[in-house]
Amino acid sequence: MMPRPSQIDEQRKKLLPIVCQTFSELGYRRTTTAELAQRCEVRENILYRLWPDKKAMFLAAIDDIFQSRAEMWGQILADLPDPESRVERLIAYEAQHQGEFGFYRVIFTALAETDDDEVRDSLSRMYRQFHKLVVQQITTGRKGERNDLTVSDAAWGLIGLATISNIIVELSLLGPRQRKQMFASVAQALVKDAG
Amino acid sequence: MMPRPSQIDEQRKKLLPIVCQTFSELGYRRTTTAELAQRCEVRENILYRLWPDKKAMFLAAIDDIFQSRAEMWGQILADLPDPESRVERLIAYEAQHQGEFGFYRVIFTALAETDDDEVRDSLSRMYRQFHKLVVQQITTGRKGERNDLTVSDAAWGLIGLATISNIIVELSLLGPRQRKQMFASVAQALVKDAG
DNA sequence: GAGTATTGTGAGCACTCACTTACTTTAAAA
DNA sequence: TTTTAAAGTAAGTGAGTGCTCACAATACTC
Repeated sequence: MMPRPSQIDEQRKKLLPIVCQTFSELGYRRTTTAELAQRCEVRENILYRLWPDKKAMFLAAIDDIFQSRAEMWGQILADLPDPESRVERLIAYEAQHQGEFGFYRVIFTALAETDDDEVRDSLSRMYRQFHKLVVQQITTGRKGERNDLTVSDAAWGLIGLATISNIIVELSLLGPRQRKQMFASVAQALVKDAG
Repeated sequence: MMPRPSQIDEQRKKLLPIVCQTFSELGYRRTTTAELAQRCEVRENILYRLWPDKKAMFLAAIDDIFQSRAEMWGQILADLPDPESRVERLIAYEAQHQGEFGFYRVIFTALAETDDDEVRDSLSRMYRQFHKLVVQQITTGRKGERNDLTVSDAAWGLIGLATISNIIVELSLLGPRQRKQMFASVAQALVKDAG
């Protein structure tokens, strides 16, 4: 009675990285469904069997990109039992790998698209989680307490720093060396002052 | 012999604010030339007599928006002879008026469009000037010198802060009160540490 | 008033692109 | 082998959109 079982989930999983990569490279508008299909080596309407519309593909990509980044952080910190050096390690890593995965290109694209509530919500959720992670890392890597600048505020500051740092890369406003230097010293200042 | 003189320059000047407003509200892609024409209360092809293409309209808007903001700063600082309070005044102003003029929406839109060299250059020019202004303001409002964080780096930090602050507004990540608080304390920390 | 270039009108071209439809082929289950 | 739905193909639809064109009206100069 039952014919062949659906492999939709498997295929979704298989194609998602390609979809992510494409959106990261081209942004939302310039990523056409035709382009997507070509890169995935399927026909357009097959994509439409996996996701209801282009926006759903984009949302899936946003979620996946955030997941990957969170996992990346996990891996980086996995082999560091000492909580002291964690923040420094993350700062070093981010300073080094800024703008590599098109993370912020997707964010900028999404922000330019912000009037769509679903996109807005997805992005909002992502930033909140992101902020939470940063706060955790700052908090665990700390001993002496200070005042004035809360950890939460400092975390937003760091996220802002990461954002402008990506813009700096996109626009070649600073050379790589200067940018890393800038990132490190501003990040240090924020982390040091927080408490 | 000579027929009526051209008023192209005047009309460009007259319509530019409307063009700016539209791009700020809708971003680049969703701003259609039809929409632009409608808001300007002219026909599309008249816009095309004022600017060669849509991109030129966008570039004109970017420039004008930056000009306005620079002028705004000038006015705010004009009646403050005391250089000490200038940075604080600017911080207070920015914390208050964040996200009002669609400044950053235009930037995000433009960034999503970054593969276009002209847009890239225009944006790049704008950021450099912006950064220069911030550095000037930090420098003039300072007496005692400190180390570690250069004024230039701190200025990038402030611009990053302004950026994430706009994102926070767009996504309602914080309430207005919290956001202003956050902005003020991070900005203070950066300015205090710089030198 | 004559001549001229500007300003305004309205239609529409050429093209892109998200999404669909009608159909054939395939393969798993019974 | 037969049945049944999934997987794949190819073509197309319709809405949007940047941009143009042919032409009429206007108002300035001489």
